Amino acid sequence: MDRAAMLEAFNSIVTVHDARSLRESLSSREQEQVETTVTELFDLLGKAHAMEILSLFAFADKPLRFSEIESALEIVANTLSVRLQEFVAAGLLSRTKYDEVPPRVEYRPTPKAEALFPVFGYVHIWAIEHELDASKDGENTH
Amino acid sequence: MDRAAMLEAFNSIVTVHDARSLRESLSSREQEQVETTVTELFDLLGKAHAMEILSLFAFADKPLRFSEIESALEIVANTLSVRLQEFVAAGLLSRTKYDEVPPRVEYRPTPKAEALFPVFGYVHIWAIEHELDASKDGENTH
DNA sequence: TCGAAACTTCGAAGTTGCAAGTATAACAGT
DNA sequence: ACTGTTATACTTGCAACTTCGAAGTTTCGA
Repeated sequence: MDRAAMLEAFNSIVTVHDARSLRESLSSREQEQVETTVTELFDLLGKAHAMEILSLFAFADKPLRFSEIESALEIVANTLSVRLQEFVAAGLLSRTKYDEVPPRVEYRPTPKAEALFPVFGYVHIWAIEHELDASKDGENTH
Repeated sequence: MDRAAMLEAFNSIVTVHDARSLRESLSSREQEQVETTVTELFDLLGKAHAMEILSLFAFADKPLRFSEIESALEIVANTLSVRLQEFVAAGLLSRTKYDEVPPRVEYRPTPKAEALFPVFGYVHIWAIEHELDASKDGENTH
């Protein structure tokens, strides 16, 4: 499957329209819950480096240590520390501490986080076809 | 197609593995470009309310005005103003100003932004199956 | 003069970055 | 035996940047 086929498949299967009609089939109580969850997720992912971190896990296929993440991405320790705590609190990462010297701590994505990974795969594929720039067609006046 | 089938289809078609092998088929120059674009996108989407705004466009299916976005989401005017300018500069939204009284400005997603919309659809579907909370299985020690 | 829309502007509050420090225990040198 | 170094996974303190909240600006027709 080449990239065009992949984008096409992705697009045809999970359109916003599908998502909307699926959401509308829920009770209003469930709809509220979904809205809340989406908002919370966006709040979490909307913080500095949050998506870079999850994306790293998505492509890593193995548990990662604090120092591995720190050196793979350009994040200072305090921010990384806070982000990891938030992910653990949200149930997206699990933290395992090994009582060795020097200490070793491993973070690994939970199934809940893994269910989000296709998003990161898709974003990479999107980036093969697109760029972000101060480009054409920005402003019009009528 | 029900929600389980949709999640399954999405997962099987755009796995991180697919994305990685596709990326590895590129020249190193192209790979760098992809990395840069992904980083820029994450920087953009990682700012306050950025994903809420794009998600609103994804589900709206029509151009949106400044005041519509402002009242649909809890964003103060100055932040919204900056976010919209950034999206226009990035080529994700186009801005059309109608010289009427009172003035009217419409923002509409470009094809480049529309190509990202499946992500927002998927996130909503994910949110039907998952919640974010201070839950179980956070911390272990060995 | 008022109203409506799409913004700015300003100062306070919150978040992130940068640099340095902490705890632990093994290990190397003198 | 004692001192100093190394390594990891963090904290801490402060400066710089971002976002919020509220108020102000512009335009022009009613």
